[in-house]
Amino acid sequence: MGERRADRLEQALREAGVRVTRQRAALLRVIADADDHPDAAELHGRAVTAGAGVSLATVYRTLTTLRAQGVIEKLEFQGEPARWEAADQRHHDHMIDLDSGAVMEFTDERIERLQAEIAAEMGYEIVHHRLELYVRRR
Amino acid sequence: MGERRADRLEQALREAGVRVTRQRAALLRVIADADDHPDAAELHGRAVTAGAGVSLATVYRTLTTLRAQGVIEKLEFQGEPARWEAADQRHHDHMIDLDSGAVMEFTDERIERLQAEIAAEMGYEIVHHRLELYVRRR
DNA sequence: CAAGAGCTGAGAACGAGTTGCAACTGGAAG
DNA sequence: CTTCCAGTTGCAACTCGTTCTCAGCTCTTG
Repeated sequence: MGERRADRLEQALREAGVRVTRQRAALLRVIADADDHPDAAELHGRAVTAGAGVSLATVYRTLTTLRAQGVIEKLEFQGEPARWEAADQRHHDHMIDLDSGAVMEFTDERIERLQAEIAAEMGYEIVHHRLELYVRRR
Repeated sequence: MGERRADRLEQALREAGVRVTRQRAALLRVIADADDHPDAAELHGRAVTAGAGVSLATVYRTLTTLRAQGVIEKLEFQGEPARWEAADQRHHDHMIDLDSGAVMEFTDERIERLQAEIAAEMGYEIVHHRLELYVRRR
């Protein structure tokens, strides 16, 4: 599945001087294969199931490392444990279905533009933002 | 200062069948007086300084109760402990200065409208949303 | 003013995430 | 290929914000 992608990520890490260990490679694979938004425990479970011996502590350490490398992104929704997603995609915001827990992605250029405008008016520039819509089917 | 406001809130609670105890009254006062966004420990500190004997556990319990009554709102910014604000104000979003930690408020009708539009397009209605701009002075 | 539903304080428990430390590797240098 | 060691790992202990347990209060209502 996401082997190509994982290989690419490994390469990027090596070039950044980050050691690609058995555990890190396993996690890269799991993350590249995920099309949802798993939390640390879930990622750990998947890696272990895939036959990789990894401890949860290492999963956390690795996630921190990968984030510092800009390879993955951390999502912190209200109350729940943090979730993660590969970062090599277009920017997008999230919509959370309160009933099913499903997380959907969306973007809207107009909103992006308005945000920048508002910040600029107050003398700031946006470093990063977070927009989450908690919704219910109708 | 915020005595009028606190009295109004007390009244609302009583009417909702919630007992207004010494501790709760003290917290209502502290919250009505706050013009910033304090976390539980900070609120506890202020209440104690104001001469009220309150335990931290009760602060948490009371915050939960007040929130259920719609009297206050919980803000969960990235990583930090939750912060609280009185809810009897117009809706607004937040802008966080990454350098000073200052939290500013803003609203933009256009953004609100776009959000509703986007949700509607996907067959959802917004129950609640969260928009935070993490910014830096320029 | 008796009674019990509702509150409270103190501390133990919890859950996600982090850290200290001794035992291990990647992978660069020889 | 080996050697070597800074970078990693596993485990257990720890942190920190928050919640829970439970015995003892305290409001209200009858």
